[in-house]
Amino acid sequence: MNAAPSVQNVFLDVFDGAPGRNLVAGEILLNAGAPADHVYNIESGMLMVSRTGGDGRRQVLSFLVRDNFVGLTATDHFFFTVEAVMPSRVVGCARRTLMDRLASDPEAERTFMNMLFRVLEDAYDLVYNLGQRTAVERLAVFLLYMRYWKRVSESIAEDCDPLLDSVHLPMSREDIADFLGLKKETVSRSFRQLEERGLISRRERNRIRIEALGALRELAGIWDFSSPRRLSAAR
Amino acid sequence: MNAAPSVQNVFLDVFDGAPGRNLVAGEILLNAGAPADHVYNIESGMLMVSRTGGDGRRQVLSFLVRDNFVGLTATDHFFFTVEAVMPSRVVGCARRTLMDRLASDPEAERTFMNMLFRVLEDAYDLVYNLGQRTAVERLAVFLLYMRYWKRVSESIAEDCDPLLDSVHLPMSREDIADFLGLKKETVSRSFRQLEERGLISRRERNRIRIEALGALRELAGIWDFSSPRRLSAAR
DNA sequence: CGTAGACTTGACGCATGTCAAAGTGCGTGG
DNA sequence: CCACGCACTTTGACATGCGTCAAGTCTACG
Repeated sequence: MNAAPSVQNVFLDVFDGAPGRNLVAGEILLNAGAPADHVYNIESGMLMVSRTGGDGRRQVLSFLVRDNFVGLTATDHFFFTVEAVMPSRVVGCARRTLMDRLASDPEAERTFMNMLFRVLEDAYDLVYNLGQRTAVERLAVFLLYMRYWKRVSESIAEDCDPLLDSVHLPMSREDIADFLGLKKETVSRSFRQLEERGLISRRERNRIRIEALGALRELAGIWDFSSPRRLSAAR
Repeated sequence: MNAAPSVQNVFLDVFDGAPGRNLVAGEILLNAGAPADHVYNIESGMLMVSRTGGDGRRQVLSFLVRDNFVGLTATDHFFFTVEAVMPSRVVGCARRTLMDRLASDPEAERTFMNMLFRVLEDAYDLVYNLGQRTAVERLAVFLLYMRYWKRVSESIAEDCDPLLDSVHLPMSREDIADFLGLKKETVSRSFRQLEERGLISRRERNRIRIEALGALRELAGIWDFSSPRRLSAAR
C-alpha cells in the first residue's frame, strides 16, 4: 500500500564503502525537520515512516523492508520521521553522491524515477484504503500487504507458497492503528473479527497465520499487489 | 493536498503544436485501464482524478488546475480516471515525446522529478487528512487548499489578498465527499458547521466566502501550503 | 515470582453513515 | 415570461461503527 520500491542493482554501488548503522527497535534514524543530507538503504529489519501533527496526532505513511530506499524528498529538510520497528541495519550515503550519480547516469535516473512512481502509487493505495474502507477491510489489506513484502524480501517465487501463510508483525498495535487511521482498540477488535470469521489465527502476539487467503483477498478487494491491474482497480 | 505541480516553462514546449481539446463539465479525459500513451497539460478549468473500486466505492485522488500535468504514471495503463468538473481545455502530447525530451535534457528531467516529488508530498498530505482529521477539519483543509490553488493559478502575490476570500467550488458535494472520505450529507453538515462558527459564509451553491482566515487555518492546522514547513508538520 | 508495558475486552458515547423528505436553483418548453 | 420538472443540496430522524475510558489479561524481563 505504501512502500518504497526495492533499490535496483543499478543503485547499490552508491552505498559501496558507506558506513553501516545498526538500529535497535524504536530507534530513530532521522527526524522531521532535520536537513535532508543523507539517503539510506535498508539491509535488514523494518523501518516506519511517519508524520506527526502539532497536536500530537500521528500518521504512519509506510513500513519499509530490505532494499527499500529511505529519505526520498526534494525539499532540503525531511518532512517525516523514520524509526526502526525492530532491530535493523541500514547503509547511508550523502544525498549529493546519489544526485551526482543520477545526473551522470541516465539509466540510473530512469530507474530512480520508476521507484518514485511506485512510491506514489503506493501512497494512492493508502489514500483509497483510508478514505473508502472499513476497519476490518483496512486490516485485511494491511495483512496482505505484509504478506506481500515478506514474499518480496525473501524472494519467494510462488504466490501461494505455504511459507507465506505465517506473517510476522514486528510493529506495535498502535503503529498499525496510526497507519490505518484507527485506534489500537479498534485494531484489536478487527483482529478478533478476522479470527472469528476463520480468516486468520493467532498464537503469538506478533505473528498471525492466514487461514483463508482467498476469503481475505475477497474481503480486502485485492488479488495482487504487484500486477499492473492494481489495488482497487475495477474487477 | 494532492495536486500535480505546475508545469514549468522547461516543459511547455513539448506541447507546442499539439492539438488542444475542450472538455465540458463531467466529460472524461481518460479512463482507468486505458493505455497510457498520452500526457496532458491543463490550460483552463479544473479536472478531477479518481479511482473506483470493484464494488463502486470511489476515491478522488486530486483536483487539478491550470498548468497542472495530467497522466503521470510509470505503468503502461492508467490506474485512475480523469474527468472535467467544469468546462476545461487541455493540450496533449504523446508520452513518447515527453520521455524523449526528458532523456535528452537533464534539466528537464530534474524539473520533472521535482514535480513528482511534489505530487508525492501532496498525496501524503491527503493521507494525513484522511487518517487523522475529523469531518469539519477535512473540509477546512479542503477550502484552504482551493484558496491556495486560486492564488497559484491566478498568480496572486499577497497571501492575504481579499480576492482570495471568495472561493469557487466547481465540483459537486459528492465529489468533495469522495475526496475527503465522507458522504455528501456529512459534507453538507460540515459546511453548515463552518458557517455557524462564523468561519465562512455562503450565498451561491458553488462559492463560499472565507470570513475568518486565521480561525480556519487554526482549525485545519495549516498555515501555508507552499512553505517548506508543510501541512501537519509540528508547530 | 513480581512488576511494567503491551494487548484485549467491555460498557458506553459520539461522529458519521443511512434513509427519507423537503428545499433550491436551473434549464426547458409552453 | 412563467411554470414545470429534474438534479442537486440541505435537513431531519435514526442507526451504527468506531472512539473513549476503564478494567482486566498476558507476556517479557528483571
